Amino acid sequence: MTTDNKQKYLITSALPYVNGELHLGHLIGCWLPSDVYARFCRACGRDVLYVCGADEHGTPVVVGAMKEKMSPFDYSSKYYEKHLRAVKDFNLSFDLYGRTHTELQEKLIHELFLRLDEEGLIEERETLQPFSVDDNMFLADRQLLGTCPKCGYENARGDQCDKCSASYEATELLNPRSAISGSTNIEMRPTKNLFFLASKIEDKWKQWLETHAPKWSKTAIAIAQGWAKEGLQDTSITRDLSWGIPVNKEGFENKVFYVWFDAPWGYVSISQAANKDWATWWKNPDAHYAQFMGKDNVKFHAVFFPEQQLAMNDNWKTVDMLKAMNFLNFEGGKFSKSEKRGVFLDEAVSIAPADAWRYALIASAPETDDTDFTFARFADIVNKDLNGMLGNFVSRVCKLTDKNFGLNIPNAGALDSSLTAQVTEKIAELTAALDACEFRAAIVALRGLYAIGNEYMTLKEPWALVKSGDTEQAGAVLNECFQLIDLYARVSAPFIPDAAEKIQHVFNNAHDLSWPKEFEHRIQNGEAFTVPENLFSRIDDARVAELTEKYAKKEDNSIKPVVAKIVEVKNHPSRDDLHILTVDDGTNHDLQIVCGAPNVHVGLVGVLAPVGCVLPTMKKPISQRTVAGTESFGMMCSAAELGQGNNADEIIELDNNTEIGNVYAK
RNA sequence: GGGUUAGUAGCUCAGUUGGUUAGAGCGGAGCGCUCAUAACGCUUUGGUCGUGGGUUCAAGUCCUACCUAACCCA
Repeated sequence: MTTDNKQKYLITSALPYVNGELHLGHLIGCWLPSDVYARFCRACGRDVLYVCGADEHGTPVVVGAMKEKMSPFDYSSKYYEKHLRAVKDFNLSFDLYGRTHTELQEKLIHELFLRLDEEGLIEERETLQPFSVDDNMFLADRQLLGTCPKCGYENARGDQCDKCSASYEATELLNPRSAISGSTNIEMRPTKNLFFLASKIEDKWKQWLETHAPKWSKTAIAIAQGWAKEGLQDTSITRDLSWGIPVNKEGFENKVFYVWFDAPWGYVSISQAANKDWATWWKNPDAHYAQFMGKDNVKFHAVFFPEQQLAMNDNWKTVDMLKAMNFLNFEGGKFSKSEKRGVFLDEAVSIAPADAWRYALIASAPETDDTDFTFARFADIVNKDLNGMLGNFVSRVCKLTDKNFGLNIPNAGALDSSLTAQVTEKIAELTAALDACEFRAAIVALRGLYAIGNEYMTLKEPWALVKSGDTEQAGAVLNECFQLIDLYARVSAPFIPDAAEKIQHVFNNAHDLSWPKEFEHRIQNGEAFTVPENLFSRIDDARVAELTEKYAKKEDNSIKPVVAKIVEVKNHPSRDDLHILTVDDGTNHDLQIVCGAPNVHVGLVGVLAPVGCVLPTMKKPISQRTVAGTESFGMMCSAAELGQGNNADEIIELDNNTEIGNVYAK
């Protein structure tokens, strides 16, 4: 309820993992929407506790730390510092951006574990785990590498092959080796782990889901209901690792809790560290709790976390609004630091101001499906909405007024009821969208408000009124425009806080940025104002091209036809119309190729389509295959096959001096 | 392999419980205005709604199979 000033709002943004650089996808995936929502709630006068932090535990941190020859804590701290910088750069208004490797967290997890144990929901079970003798440790799934039993990929993970996406048991993996030392001395050994008996509280959770899920976002509901159908599985909550929260149970001294057992509770321990009366949110059934996360995290927030909360019977506040975002792609592909594809948060603000990112990303938030970020679109949004509609409106109003009336607000005339009605309707739309956490819809309403100002100017033509001598009427129009500027500062603030502050200071006596319920006229006749610097600047086509070139350079990994020379021609043993060629493609490996063209001869320089090459005339890549009983590793191309002309019978003959091995470009 | 979600104008997306000529923004084209950051306003262009079946008086909207993409699970 927007009107309820005292209502407590708990807002959490999924804790980003400390392994790897953060990019625009992380920003729009949970940080930005949650921040806009938190700022909106505060502006409405709600009592907000808004936390996030770094998720520091888990095996990838151990593996990453070893690679960089650091302790897990130093490694984690390195990334935590990067997170903090990004939080500051993008004006994220967390009460605290904390971390999970803290004493508070450990104390909390220990208490919670004892509670679950008391409730009879913890059980000891023995399982077989891969053990690296040389590393003297058990290996988690990601720490075990080997050859995929299905496709032969050599860097397949312990439980799944990244290449063919097959999955299997760790025991099926061929040539298993440790990702840590590379040692192949791997054995399956029994180990004891503690299991959380989720199956015992399935009914309670299902009941809870029925009353809570209907308010969530669509993606979240679907995923949770999928789990409800399948039933809750008992899950192992301990791991044979040295990095994490140590298990406080006899016989488990060398183990830690599974990262997903402790991570969600990081919201609580960070709340405890935030210097607020945390329990008035977390133990308050009347509070409203909104969670923001990427779609890959839904299971943990809709199932894993609440089932623990419910199991404890300690009145924990469970999620009311679960907002799951889809993923952001970048110029047609995934973000990849190693391939230098994408904008990462350490350099984003050097490309454009935080507000530009905030607005443009929210405007194209991946709410219903994965969304592709492009600089062209980014520039369109910044140029049109921020620069053209908002920035330019403030500028034209201030300058026209200054020129004709000086630096004081002209007197108001009769209230323009049609304008007021229009504006109030849009405010209601915007407020409803934000309350429902529908961010694209919110931006649509927001830009609708910006549009009203410009339309009003064109309709009333205050410059023409001045020229015709009707200064009173011109002043009245401009007065309305200043009321709109004041409104724009308020409604824009959750989205673009820096610009909102600048707009706020157009008026020498800055007015507060509380959330408006209707079109209020707060600006008094004669109030002093200042003509501001331009609020935003354009991103022109040249800049878009430059940025695309720098950050979205497509690494073309496709296999292309190459220039190759026939070094040997043999007749096919069983087919008169075929020849078996030996072809030099410029590498040191001569290739055997079966060819049916009549014009083959030793010394011919032609075009080879290697295995994996996709010719313009074909849909599927050339495969390594057996032609009439003979292996063929590619194809010598005719002009027609390369999409050049009609000659499909003979293979292309190039000049004998053409350099072998080069990509055939034409 | 199983589950879920998505596939609608050049681009990004809306399309309520199936119901008259499928909507919006951007881009393109044209006009207007000149207060303003070559900005703003108005008009206009453009879609066999992934594919094939099916249900219905009526389907973008329901059912089914398939294709493509993503996520989760095995």
